[in-house]
Amino acid sequence: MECRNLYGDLRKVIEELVRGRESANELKDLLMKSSGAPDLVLVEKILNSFANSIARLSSGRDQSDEVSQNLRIKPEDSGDSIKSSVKKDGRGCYKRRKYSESWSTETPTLSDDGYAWRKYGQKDILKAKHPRSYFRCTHKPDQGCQATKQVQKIEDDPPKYRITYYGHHTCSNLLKSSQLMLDSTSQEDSILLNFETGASPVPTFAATAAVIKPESPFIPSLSSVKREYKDDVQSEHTHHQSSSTTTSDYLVSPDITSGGGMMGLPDYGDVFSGVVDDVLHQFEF
DNA sequence: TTCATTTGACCGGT
DNA sequence: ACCGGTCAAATGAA
Repeated sequence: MECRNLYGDLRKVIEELVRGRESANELKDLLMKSSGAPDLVLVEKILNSFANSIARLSSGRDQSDEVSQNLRIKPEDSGDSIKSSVKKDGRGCYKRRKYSESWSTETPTLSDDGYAWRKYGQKDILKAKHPRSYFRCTHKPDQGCQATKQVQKIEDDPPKYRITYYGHHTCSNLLKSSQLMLDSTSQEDSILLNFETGASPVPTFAATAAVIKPESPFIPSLSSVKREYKDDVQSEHTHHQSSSTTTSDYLVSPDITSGGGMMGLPDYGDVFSGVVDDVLHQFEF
């Protein structure tokens, strides 16, 4: 079907965005090294845009994939029943989840994808130099969000991480419903909201970003920013945690009532809007 | 005290 | 039996 072609196109777009993000990260590193770096904020904006776009597209793709594959996905299998067989006093009695939907990316840094994750495991993988870390959505307990992801360092010297996402987010990230300042049916869905964290505490810290999801749009703010990664997530586990430095992933909790004064990025939205518009037009989100 | 991470154990799929 | 994914007690941080 032609949907297949669309998914293939979307994958390519996402891959291109990932490459763009990597390039932006490299540029950022260069700027950091060259003392002055007055344009770092701009780079952060670019990184934001990539993060937003990737998260946005991958989210849409997951949904599309689910739609196309839901005949193979038994909702009761991918849902809370994962624990249905757990013994109250035992451990490890569970049903292994079977995702037919997944998507992975490789990146030199672990930048924000717009979602909050909680680590629930780490494993040494055969023939892999670095352990693989397992994350699930922070909102699984309260909202039953089944999204998970795996992060594994696959290269050392130019560090490279493979991030694999499974499932899609059903959480609304603490959305307070009330004021949806954006109409997902208008102005296409390519609107990406970006805001700055102010001074990022660490060089590789990508500024906060959020994604307007078509099924549950929201306006995020920085009322709460939470760090999820420690630097031993992707390196060996002998590190102390005192100043998590290399990576971050954090929660953006929406606080719509604050009025949106932080959205002072007038021309930023235009940076990639043309490209994203093209993609979104194809998908008619 | 609460919440997140670490880490060894356990289980399912192959 | 092995390997990878998940659980949950222990531990650490705020």
